[in-house]
Amino acid sequence: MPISGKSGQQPTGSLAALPKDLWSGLLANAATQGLDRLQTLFSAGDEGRGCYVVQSGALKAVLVSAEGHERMLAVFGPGAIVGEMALFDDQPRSATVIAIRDSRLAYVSKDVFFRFADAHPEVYRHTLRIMASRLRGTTEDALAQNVATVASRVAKAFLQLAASLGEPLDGDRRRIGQKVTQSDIAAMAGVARENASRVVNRWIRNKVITRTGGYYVIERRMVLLDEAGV
Amino acid sequence: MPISGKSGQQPTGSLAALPKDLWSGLLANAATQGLDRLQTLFSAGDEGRGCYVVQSGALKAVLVSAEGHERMLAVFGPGAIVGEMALFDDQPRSATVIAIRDSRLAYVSKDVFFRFADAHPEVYRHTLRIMASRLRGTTEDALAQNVATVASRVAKAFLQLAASLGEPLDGDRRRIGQKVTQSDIAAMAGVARENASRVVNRWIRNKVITRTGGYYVIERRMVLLDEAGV
DNA sequence: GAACAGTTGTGACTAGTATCACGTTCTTGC
DNA sequence: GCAAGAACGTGATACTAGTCACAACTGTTC
Repeated sequence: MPISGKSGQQPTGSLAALPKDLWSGLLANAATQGLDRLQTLFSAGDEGRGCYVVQSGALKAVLVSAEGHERMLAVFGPGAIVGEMALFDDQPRSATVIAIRDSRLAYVSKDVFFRFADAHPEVYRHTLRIMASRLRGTTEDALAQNVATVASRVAKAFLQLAASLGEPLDGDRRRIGQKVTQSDIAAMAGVARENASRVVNRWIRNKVITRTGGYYVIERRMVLLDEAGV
Repeated sequence: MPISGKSGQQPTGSLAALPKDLWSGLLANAATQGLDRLQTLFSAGDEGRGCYVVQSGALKAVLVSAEGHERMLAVFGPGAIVGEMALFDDQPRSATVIAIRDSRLAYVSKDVFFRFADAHPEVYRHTLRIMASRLRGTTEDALAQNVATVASRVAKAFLQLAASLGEPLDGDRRRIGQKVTQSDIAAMAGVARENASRVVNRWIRNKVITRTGGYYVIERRMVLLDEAGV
């Protein structure tokens, strides 16, 4: 599991907090499934009766608005849990999830989850904790939306990428272990690609981030945190 | 419980879905507490070790940004559960909750909740369902923020008010059973009061909504749904 | 019913961001 | 290495929504 547990912020929806023994018990007999880059795991509107745990690779959750704008909601790295909301209500999938590199996932069905959780109530508590922290996150950026300048949203997108796909380097430098285009960043931040570009370049000029061959490195995380207005 | 269960959308965070017997078991020995209009139940940042169930009255959850802008997140009517996140993680309260009319609440402590839930795992499942639907809601309007025209956000605010505080009239007309100022609406929608005013007046002119003595009635819900872009 | 505070309506101005347009640089497959 | 397509950088423009200013209206109190 290359994703550091030290990052202040867990990747959205990570079940990493589940104690090892519970975790492995839950996945003991799980079927796994491979997915090639750009293949779709499921689409918004699909029926969903279970969730997935990312074992390797990376995926993104996206929503497409009526006008055809693609908004990226989250990136999932190894250890993240995907599509868990379908376990708890019977609503269709709320987003589309697509592999951004070849990936392998374990499948946990509703039945398996609840059978296991009924036997181990700690699982319920941990899951509730995870949902609560997610909810806290969305509440926070509900507020942030008001302050939402392009720079702060792009900064948030970078921090999120670093949390999901970041590989720590020396100091608190972090490399985003995945090619990411400015369109991707713009889609995560929910801003126009052109404006994301302007901000990114400003930061590159100021050495806040660097880019080599499509890979970004966050050089001065503090500045991003500051710009994000956290 | 004047709030109709027929509304398509449950008031945010309602525990109304809890089967009666469980519900009453959980509240059997709960202490209750009265709160006058404009009194604060708790403030963002407070320690919180339990949650409340609204028995009568109405409350609002608000966040105040650094610049002093007040953003209203939700309105709670009878049956709603408030501050439940504190049950699951140990973070401080994420919002401030204030009574908008004289209210009475039952208090459920962490201990009581977990003791009860361990004995009745259905409670866990229901709670997870509630959290999931909340999360779905916040995720949706995180996206909506992008498409966010003033009109769509104000329309959403009205629909939310109708869901939390609405009293059904004939047809699908709905009366918001509570005096609401345009500042309140603007705070819910996260827009400037002046701009909310312009939209509201357009709708009043088009008979989409009416206002008599501070009380709004939604006359043509379809139009609002449409404006909200749902 | 006069005075006052709170609320609402509306115009003028401004700031921030999406959009458009187009040239430049980088990647990739052959 | 070269050609074609993607991705990127940047200026000009248009539009949306926040802000300011102030008048009109409403309801409440003495």
